[in-house]
Amino acid sequence: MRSTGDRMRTRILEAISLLSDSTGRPPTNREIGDHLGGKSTGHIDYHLRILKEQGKIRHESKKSRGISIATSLEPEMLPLRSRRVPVMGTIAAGRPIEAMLDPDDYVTVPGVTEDNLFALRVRGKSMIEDLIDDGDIVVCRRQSTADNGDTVVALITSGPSEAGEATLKRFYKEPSRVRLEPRNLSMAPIFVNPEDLTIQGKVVTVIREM
Amino acid sequence: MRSTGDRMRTRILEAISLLSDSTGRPPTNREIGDHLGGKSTGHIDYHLRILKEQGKIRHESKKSRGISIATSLEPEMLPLRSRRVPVMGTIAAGRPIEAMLDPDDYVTVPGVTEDNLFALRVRGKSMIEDLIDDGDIVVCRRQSTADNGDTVVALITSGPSEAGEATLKRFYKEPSRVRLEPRNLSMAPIFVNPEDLTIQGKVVTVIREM
DNA sequence: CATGCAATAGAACGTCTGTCCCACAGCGTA
DNA sequence: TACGCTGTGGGACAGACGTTCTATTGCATG
Repeated sequence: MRSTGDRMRTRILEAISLLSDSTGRPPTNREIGDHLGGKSTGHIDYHLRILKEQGKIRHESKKSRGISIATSLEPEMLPLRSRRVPVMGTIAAGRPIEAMLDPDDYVTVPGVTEDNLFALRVRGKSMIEDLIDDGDIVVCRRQSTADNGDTVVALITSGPSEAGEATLKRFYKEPSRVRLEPRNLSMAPIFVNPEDLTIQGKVVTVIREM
Repeated sequence: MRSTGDRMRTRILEAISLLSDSTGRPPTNREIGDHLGGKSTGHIDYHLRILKEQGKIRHESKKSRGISIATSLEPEMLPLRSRRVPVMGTIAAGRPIEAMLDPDDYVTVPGVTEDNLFALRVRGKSMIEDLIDDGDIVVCRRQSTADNGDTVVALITSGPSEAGEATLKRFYKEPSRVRLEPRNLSMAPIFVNPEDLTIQGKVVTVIREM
């Protein structure tokens, strides 16, 4: 039978893990209590004592933040084919890529062995119907051509309004022009001459942190 | 020219790193001073202030053990900030998690340092309005409680039809019951007693390979 | 019903911790 | 010499922190 105290102790373990990860140091009794909705420090101390007896945590007496979760034996994870990829900046419909030369972050992309990848943080909702939201990160393979229906990062090199700008769009080749189509009902496709267009890459992965 | 203060600050940085690793938490000013041969707390505080101005450390004011070495932006450091996570199976509205004990794949999740993560491949379109599609991978933090509006992996332990099944839903606490809400106009929310429900985790990242 | 135990809140207390202040020494410079 | 800056020690102090104690509630069980 799982008692209410066991449930509380599970929540305390989760709080220790969460707070340790987010702050870089173990939490105090008060921080745990606050996180759990205003529990008293004595209450937390009571459960920490039991958790220590159960061997679930290490607890250094009288030291501030002297708790840590006992390391469980976890099977060594196998190496995985993955590549870290620079996040080169942000992209939006009708906006240039910013800071293209100075990656400000990296994401690790699973299951790829390719070197020619880069990532962009998406601004705006122009691709919302393809389930790409504002703030998402799109990982792209660097390539200069695209197939119909690919989601691409396209640089428009000349033209009436969008010159010099990079956009995230669906790519469709038409007989004498290229249609770049946003995926948002309130936005219209744009048409460009093939020679005014440089494909920079194609989206292969979407990552969203919630 | 490298001043004596710079040397002392280097020793302090090394002490922070060493003591953090050996104890699992950042040291106090006194612990640093003792480790360096009995320096005074004011002395350590003086150098910590300079190190913070130099951007070498983060320093959370007035918090005990509120120091941590600033994560360098060098690419070599960044793999430390990602975790490989087992994909435990698939999940769908009204279907149990399959192969929960036998991870069949791993994904590498950027920007997390937490151990208690797992991942599931989503089947079905029940969360399509939250931009979670069929085939996406959701990375979840293992936790037994949830806040209103969280997207959770919920196991329904008893009830008329969904018994023993795990679903991916939005979580809402109501006065005497819990509402688990899909994000698909064609699907209705389900209501369960809190005691019939086990929260398994909360979605923190969504990954889609195209 | 009485007893006992688990779970919880609240407060008190002593120690730990970060910060601040003062003093002083060494060193380069106006 | 006098001044200013850096590096160092020592101490005071307020607030943070862990621990302990008391009290209460609810729920088993005899």
